[in-house]
Amino acid sequence: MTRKPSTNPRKSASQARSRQTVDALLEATARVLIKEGYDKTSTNKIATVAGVSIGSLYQYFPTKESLVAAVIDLHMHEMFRLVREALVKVATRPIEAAARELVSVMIEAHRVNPKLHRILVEQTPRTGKLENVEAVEREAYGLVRAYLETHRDELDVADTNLAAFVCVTAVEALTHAAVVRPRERLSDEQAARLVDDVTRLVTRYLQKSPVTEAARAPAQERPARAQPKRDRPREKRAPRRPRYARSARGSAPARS
Amino acid sequence: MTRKPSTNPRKSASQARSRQTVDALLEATARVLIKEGYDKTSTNKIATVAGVSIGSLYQYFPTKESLVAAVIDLHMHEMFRLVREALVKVATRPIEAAARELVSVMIEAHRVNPKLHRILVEQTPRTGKLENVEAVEREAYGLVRAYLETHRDELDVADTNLAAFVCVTAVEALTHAAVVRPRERLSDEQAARLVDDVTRLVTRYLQKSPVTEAARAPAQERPARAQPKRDRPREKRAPRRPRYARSARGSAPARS
DNA sequence: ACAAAATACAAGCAATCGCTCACAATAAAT
DNA sequence: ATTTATTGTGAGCGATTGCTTGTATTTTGT
Repeated sequence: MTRKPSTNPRKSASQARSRQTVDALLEATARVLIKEGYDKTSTNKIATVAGVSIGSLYQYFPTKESLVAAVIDLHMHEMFRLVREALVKVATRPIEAAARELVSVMIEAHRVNPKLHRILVEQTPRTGKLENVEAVEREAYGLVRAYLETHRDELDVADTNLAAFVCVTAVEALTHAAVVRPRERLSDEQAARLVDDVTRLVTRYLQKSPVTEAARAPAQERPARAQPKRDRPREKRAPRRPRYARSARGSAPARS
Repeated sequence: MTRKPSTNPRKSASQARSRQTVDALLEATARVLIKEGYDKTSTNKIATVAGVSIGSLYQYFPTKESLVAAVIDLHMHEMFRLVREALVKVATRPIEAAARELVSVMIEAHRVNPKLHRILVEQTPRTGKLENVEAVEREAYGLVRAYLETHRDELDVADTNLAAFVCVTAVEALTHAAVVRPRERLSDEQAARLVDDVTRLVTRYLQKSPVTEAARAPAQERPARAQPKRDRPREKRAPRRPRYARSARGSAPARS
């Protein structure tokens, strides 16, 4: 109501055709990002590709970053929808089946516009406002944690937080690397083998294993988790040298 | 000898003091990158921080990218040195011990200038010339694969390539996430628990396990791996919609 | 039909960027 | 001491960037 002097989403906008403009801008942003990369993506270029004038662009998006942020938001939600649905679906299934299904879905989710996903993920940090992304991540963690806690009897997890972190991070990294980064596009056969192995990875990690069982906590088995603080352990690892190293050779080969 | 009319790294340089200049430039580049992020890092700023004139900068580094590439090179080699040494050291040890040691070393390696590491990793792709990084990665893969093949009798890996991929990717992602990304700096206690769990993750993934053993390949057990092609499986997953989605709400919240 | 509000347009500004070039200062060679 | 590489300097060019502003066009309300 009161004036927002300059920046900010100029108008929340959307009366009739303005929606089309906004859509065109988002579409164009995604396309330019894919084609040019983040650096070379300029607001002018986006406006041109969208078939919209610069002025219109700034009517709805106060900054270039806000434009990218909106695309990230859209894309992440689209991906996460698949994952959430899958998570709900497998909530009552045993680990092996659940893991397999989730890994498959993760791959599928990464296959929705992999190029865009790559650029967004690799350049997300500078957009600052990755709050939305973090919120999505948090929700994912929550769901996985919930699953782990529900299935505690068939699992062997001391700390569901840590376990969720390990599982989510590992699966995300593996599917991302396999789908987005690969030298050649991965075939269906490769995908199948990947699903097998990642499933095995998380399943074995979580499952009770009579073999390794005893080797973990030497003398206690109460499920009580300790308070976060209390009892900071003894040794310091290394003196840590956070500074940058000296030593340096001459210049480097130029770009193409 | 003959004149280089204009651009290009003027000379590979290094007669006496020029080395100092180059070092100062690399140091400054790292510092500015950390402080400002890639985008806001300009050659002018680097030169100023290095206490060197712009002209001198361009005498040794033909482009901004070449400067960043050199820093990446340095940093990656520094990190990878630790990992390679560890890999050699544990070459003959059994998986559990080897895995534990390697995970610890990975964490330590990530603790060398985490901020720089984060920025470099997250912005590596645009620098184009990540050939060196890829070479380093390849060497890491090779060493891990070699380990897996040496220890095949105590392991259960059908495809050492895939197994190496899974292990390297998972461990890298987990240590990276834990060291570089965490909300709060991770305590020594947390680090210890992380080492435990990541060790468990890869160990169980690789080990023979009487429990799960039969559940994998239904009716065959020859270690023969199939030819890459041949026998593309039956079903297609989804029609795939690689394009960007329509649907879009209005604008997004601005930055702070 | 007409005024007001919403939406679209594009010329162009101020700032910044990567980078060049003509030259000065230093070190090595003679 | 004089020549000759090598190394260091910084004003400033040309291009581009994100963004503003003033105006034109369309839609809506009456």
